[in-house]
Amino acid sequence: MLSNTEENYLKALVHLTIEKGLKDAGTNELAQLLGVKPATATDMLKKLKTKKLVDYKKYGRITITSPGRKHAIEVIRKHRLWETFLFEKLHFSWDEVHEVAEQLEHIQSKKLIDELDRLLGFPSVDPHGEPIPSSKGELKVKPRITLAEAALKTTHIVMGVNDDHAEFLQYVDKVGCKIGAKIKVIQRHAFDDSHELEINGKKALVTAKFAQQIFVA
Amino acid sequence: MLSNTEENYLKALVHLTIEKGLKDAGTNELAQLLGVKPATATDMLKKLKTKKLVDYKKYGRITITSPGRKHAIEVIRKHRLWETFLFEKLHFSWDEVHEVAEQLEHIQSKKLIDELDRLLGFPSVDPHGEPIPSSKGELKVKPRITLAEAALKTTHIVMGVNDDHAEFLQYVDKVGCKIGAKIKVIQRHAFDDSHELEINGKKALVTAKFAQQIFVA
DNA sequence: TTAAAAAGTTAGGTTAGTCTAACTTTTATA
DNA sequence: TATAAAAGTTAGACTAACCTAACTTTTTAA
Ligand SMILES: [Mn+2]
Ligand SMILES: [Mn+2]
Ligand SMILES: [Mn+2]
Ligand SMILES: [Mn+2]
Repeated sequence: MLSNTEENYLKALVHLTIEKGLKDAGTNELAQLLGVKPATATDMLKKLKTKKLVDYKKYGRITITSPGRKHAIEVIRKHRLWETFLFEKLHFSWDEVHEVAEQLEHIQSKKLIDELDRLLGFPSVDPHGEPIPSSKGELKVKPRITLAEAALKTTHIVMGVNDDHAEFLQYVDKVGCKIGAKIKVIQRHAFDDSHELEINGKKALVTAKFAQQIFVA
Repeated sequence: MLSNTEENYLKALVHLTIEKGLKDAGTNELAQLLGVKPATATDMLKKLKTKKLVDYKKYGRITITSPGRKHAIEVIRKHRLWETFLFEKLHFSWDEVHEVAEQLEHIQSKKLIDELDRLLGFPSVDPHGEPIPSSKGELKVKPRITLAEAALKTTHIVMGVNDDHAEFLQYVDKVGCKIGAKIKVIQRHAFDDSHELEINGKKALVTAKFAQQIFVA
């Protein structure tokens, strides 16, 4: 049985590697994502190594092992199913679900998760458009196009976002950039990398940083 | 913000006092209910005292303060709402709900609990017949008659049980003593205090220890 | 090709929650 | 009412997860 903390480290490693198409991660970026100091991450990495959940050597890069990945994906599955439950059944908005799901993802009960999946009708994506791993532990990682790299003057559909923070999501709402919205990049300004958009017919101007967090198809 | 452990101590104190109609509790019984050693409970009691959640002096009896009671009742409310959710919406049996609710009761989100209450139709009792505290923090403690003290040869209705453990509940199921069942004590044997019962027309023999855990009306 | 910057580790310390073993206080009972 | 039993506390130790400060290794780039 892994502690909540150990689960959070494994989950962060999957976010930093598999979900980005990369094969390894560094101590500092891991620590930053978890909101701890690098020294703390080093300690935990030693522990996860003795448990054979990561591959790692001193001053080297971190890779997750197959058992480590399996466990992390189960936690991600729980997180995204809970987010979907909160959104679909309990009237939560998409910017409220993440914080509570961070707690719920650590509840230990196979039956609970299987039944939740059934209650929700076996959903494939969460309220942010992120794929929900299957009960067999399969996580789809389709290469995704962000608004920052989308072709100009072509209509795209908003498929998801790459940031779970409430503040960001509220801003996305305000811009009108909901999942399913029709979106077109009218122009990119070389001067400051800002993007002129048309969303469901309305004009909007956003930064490159914003555009990089929106997935489209 | 209280830790899960602190919440568990406060909840245990309410179970040992208010729910039994008693005004104070002892260190040893508290420790036993929580599955820790008395020395551990002493340490925690000192901490809860500095936080003004219990009243307590060395070698004396423990009482819970008003803020302590309020917090404990919120946790009990969450526990019983989650048990009801698992039972009503997720196909859990009454002997499976407690273990998972022990984890879920510590999730911090007012909205989550209010919405869960609504989803369930504002239930007043959990799957074991225990009262669910109201959102205002009111916990009904109606004096309850156990099967061990019920009048002979009179039909009663099973209202609840006083033990959440799976093993006990499975035994209760086997005896056929579900909530709502019609039950009659045919005879008590002075020799070993065993009880001859008639449950929904069927005969059964149970011990005094068993009879003390069944609430009837 | 070396020095500075970045990345990562170690040593030593803290807090929460637990334990055992030895001790003290209170209560029960002979 | 003295003593034994029960109840409760203290001291010292351990683990998990965190920190800061100082150190080492690796990478970058002048
Ligand atoms: Mn999330
Ligand atoms: Mn999500
Ligand atoms: Mn319970
Ligand atoms: Mn219950």
